[in-house]
Amino acid sequence: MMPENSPRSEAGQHAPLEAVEALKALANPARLQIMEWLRDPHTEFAEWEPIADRDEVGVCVSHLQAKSGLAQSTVSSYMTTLERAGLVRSTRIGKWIHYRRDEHAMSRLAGVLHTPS
Amino acid sequence: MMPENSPRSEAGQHAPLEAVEALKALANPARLQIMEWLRDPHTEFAEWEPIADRDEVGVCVSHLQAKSGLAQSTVSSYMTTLERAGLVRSTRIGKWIHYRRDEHAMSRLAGVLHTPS
DNA sequence: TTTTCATATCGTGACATCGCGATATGACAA
DNA sequence: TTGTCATATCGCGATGTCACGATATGAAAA
Repeated sequence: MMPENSPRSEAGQHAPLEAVEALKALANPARLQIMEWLRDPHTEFAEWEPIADRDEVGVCVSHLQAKSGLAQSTVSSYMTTLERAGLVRSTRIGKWIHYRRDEHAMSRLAGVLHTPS
Repeated sequence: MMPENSPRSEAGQHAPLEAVEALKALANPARLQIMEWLRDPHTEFAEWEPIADRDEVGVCVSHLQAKSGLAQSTVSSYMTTLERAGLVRSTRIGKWIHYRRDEHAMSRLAGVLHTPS
């Protein structure tokens, strides 16, 4: 049974802080760009030798760094930001940590902005 | 013919700055909350007497201020931020400036995050 | 073990955002 | 014109983000 005098028990009405964190993570040109690259890593990173299947595990930090032109530390912390926001998942393969998009999370976030009628 | 040595002339690949501005505008709990209220202004602002048809012109700053509990200047500048980002449109009715969601803009932004397959 | 190399974390100055009170603007009323 | 009221802009200290170089971590190679 639901607690009787709980304020705003109308679930799903308030702006979720989780969504705000995800939007903050995307509200940066470099991070948004990386997220778009990770939509089709096989095509976008064709000029670098893949360490593992990019459609499965995504792209390693070195290749993200090479394509973006940003400092290594910058790319690393950006990917941490995106992962904390729940927008990417990481997989270690040998020495390389690979990041891939979480399509479900992106889809859910898009739904917060615009619920298709 | 395309200029031969122009860097990244692959159109439509880069993350649009327009989208980044919109995401920045939404990456704040109060502003995101306001955008959600403006999805159904008729219901959300039922306790305040409407100055005009809310489904048409949206909600005036006074009512947004009352519901949010923020300072008047804060709400005003937040709405300016959202309007500059192209996420709301404004209409003056008497002394009251009303803001309503731009659903097309929100839908387009959602599409940047997740293109439905 | 020591070295190498990919990635993460730390520390930084420059700059942006936050939310406010004070004040300006500008439409309407008197 | 003067006053009133809704909204916009200004100025502020506090806090957060930016992108970097330097350094730490930690896995694998030598």
